Amino acid sequence: MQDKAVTDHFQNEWQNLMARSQRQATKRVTIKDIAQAAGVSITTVSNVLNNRPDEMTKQTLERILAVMDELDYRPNSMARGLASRRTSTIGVVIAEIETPLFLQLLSFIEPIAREAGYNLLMFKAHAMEDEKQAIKVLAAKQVDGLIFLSVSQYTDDAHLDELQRLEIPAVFVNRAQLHDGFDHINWDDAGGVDQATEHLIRLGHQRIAHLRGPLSRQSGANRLAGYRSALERHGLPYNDRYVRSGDYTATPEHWRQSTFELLELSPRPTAIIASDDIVAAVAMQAIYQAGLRIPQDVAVVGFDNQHFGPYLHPALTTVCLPLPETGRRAVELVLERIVAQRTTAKHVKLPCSLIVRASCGATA
Amino acid sequence: MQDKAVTDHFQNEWQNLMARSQRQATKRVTIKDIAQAAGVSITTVSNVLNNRPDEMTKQTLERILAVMDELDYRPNSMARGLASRRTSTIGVVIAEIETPLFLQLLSFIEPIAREAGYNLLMFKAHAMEDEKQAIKVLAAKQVDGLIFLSVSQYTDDAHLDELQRLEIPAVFVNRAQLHDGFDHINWDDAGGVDQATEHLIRLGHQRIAHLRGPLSRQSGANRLAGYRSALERHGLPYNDRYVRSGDYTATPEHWRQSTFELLELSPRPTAIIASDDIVAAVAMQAIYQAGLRIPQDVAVVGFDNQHFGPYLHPALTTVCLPLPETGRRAVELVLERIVAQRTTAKHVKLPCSLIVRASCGATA
DNA sequence: TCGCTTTAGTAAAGCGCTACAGTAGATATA
DNA sequence: TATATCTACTGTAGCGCTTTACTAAAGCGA
Repeated sequence: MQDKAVTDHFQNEWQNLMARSQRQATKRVTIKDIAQAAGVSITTVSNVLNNRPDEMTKQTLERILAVMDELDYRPNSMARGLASRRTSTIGVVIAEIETPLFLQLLSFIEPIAREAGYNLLMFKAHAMEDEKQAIKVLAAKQVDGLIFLSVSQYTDDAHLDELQRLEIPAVFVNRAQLHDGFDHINWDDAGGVDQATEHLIRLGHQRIAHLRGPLSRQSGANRLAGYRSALERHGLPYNDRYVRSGDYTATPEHWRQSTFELLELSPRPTAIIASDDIVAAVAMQAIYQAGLRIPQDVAVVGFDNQHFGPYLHPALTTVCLPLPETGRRAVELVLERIVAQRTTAKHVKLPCSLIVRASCGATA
Repeated sequence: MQDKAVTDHFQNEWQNLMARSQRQATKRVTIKDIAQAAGVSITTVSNVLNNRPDEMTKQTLERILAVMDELDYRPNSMARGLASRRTSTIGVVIAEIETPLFLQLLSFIEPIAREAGYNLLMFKAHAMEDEKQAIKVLAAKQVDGLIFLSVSQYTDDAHLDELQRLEIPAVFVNRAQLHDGFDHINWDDAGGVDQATEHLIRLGHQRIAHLRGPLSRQSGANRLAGYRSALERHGLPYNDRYVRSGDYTATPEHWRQSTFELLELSPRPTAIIASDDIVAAVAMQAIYQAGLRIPQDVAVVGFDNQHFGPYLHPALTTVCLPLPETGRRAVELVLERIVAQRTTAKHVKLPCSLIVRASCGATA
């Protein structure tokens, strides 16, 4: 019995020792250690952390930097965040969509944000409910700002008041409704399709069809508008028969069928502008199935410039969204709010560009 | 002079008032406020925050919850992180690659992590240097764990010692080199291509070509191995002439040329297995350019199951990586380390599956 | 020399939590 | 009845920083 107790005692002792040494091993070096080692106060060290070199002599600065380097010091951002109420973190709320577009955009945003010293906290939202949750979670994480990448089909945005109340700067990318007080970046879809349509007209096409998305979505309505504006400008009639639509639940089969319908019209359209690259690819499948050639019989243009475009047969002419620029501007806008304390809302509209490949017949 | 002073005085007074009221307005409600309002100590409130309801009576719990709800309390995760040394944040380091594969994977990881109460801090790394930086930054952000999504071509992984030293759990997805002490998830590329090859053999193909990736990459070597193993098992000869390669700098033009070379062989191969879907798409372009039909003259199989596969003409048969499962397992592995304190390394190999569409000729 | 400003710092009060050591009172145990 | 154990808490140190207020010493013109 006694032996057992003794054994236990030593075992505990030993465990304590281990625990202590482990804690020692993993003990992080803090600002205090740096201050001590450099022979200055922690305030001075804090000043170098916060990039205020004119608060001290050059020697002091260099000594502190050297000590930091030597001790491999990493400031604890939790502590910084707690004390300063700034976290150098931006939340990105991404709507779940079929196309990898927004994820791609995310990959453009990250390096730009990082360069400015910010990190990205990601949140995938596929409904308004999720967006509400996103705000809640990301606010609790004390993000300095938010970027929303959305498919713009929410009607009730009451949950955004929360943002205003919490004074979290937010920028909305591709959101249909504009929200007072928030920054917005939208794409000139209409201009993009206008360019594409004009390009086809210049190539001699007179009967241009359009596979359009739902009008309830900004993109659907705007792309149709661009199609019409180009026709109009060039004195071509807008013909309902040449326009087929599908909503966001439309299956490939639906688009295939729509394309068949277009191809059976007489006179047959000589070109099809699809609402996006996937629809364009399906249309191409249908055109081949109908025994026709691309672009000789029917030219095809897509939208989104997805990465598979060049590898379709023939390579797809498409409208390109300015994703890198969008990412850059999104970060800029939110940082202007955070750092430069801008309070007036900005609305940025970015142009799309036409990427000409073989499917429109311009390059043989 | 006196008037000026008085004016100044009042102006200051007023500014102070404003400042105070503004601070009041934006003042966050803290655990202290909740404790006060509920008539308990902050420890008790902390206990409900940390999900320890058996430390108090049901009434107390409910009262606290009610007060929290009423005051719209949100715990400050910076403070929690500082005090507990846990942040409920996982860092995800994504290698930049051409395909949207890893970004897609990210979108699977996020909801699973969130469900477990974790958020994702994203970092895009395109080189070893960046990975080092990622570890530095994410460690400073005090992430509880790390997930690496990589293209597995690093030779010097010395910077990973850092992770070990900092005791940050990490799981590597698709990394060629295994690192002692870390968890790994790899895909059975070989098995996937083996299945695809076997499928073609079953369909009657005797001369199956392979457009392979670089052997320096795990995927290149493994996919080739799968191709060979299936041939061997079915008693078909492995023929060098039917295998063309390209490294990771290979252009579409290179693959197009390689496909032409394969098509000019006699006897001509009746099927081509491409190293990925993009290469498959290029091969399809080349087959059409050569005036041949798919799949009647040449069957084609891809790899990756990218989202455009169904929309190629004909729809592409391809090998599918288990992305959702990969995401789930990655989160699981890292949480086992964080929460369940697992210390032994695990290595998970996940199977690929064959997705049969029209391009292999199985479905007419 | 005096009085003022500037320079180069320091000291300490938090930020909002967690974690751990207590404790009062009720209940069970010998 | 005395003691141990349990329940339902409380009090507070401290996590690693930032920030505000303060100061000693040097510089400087008159």
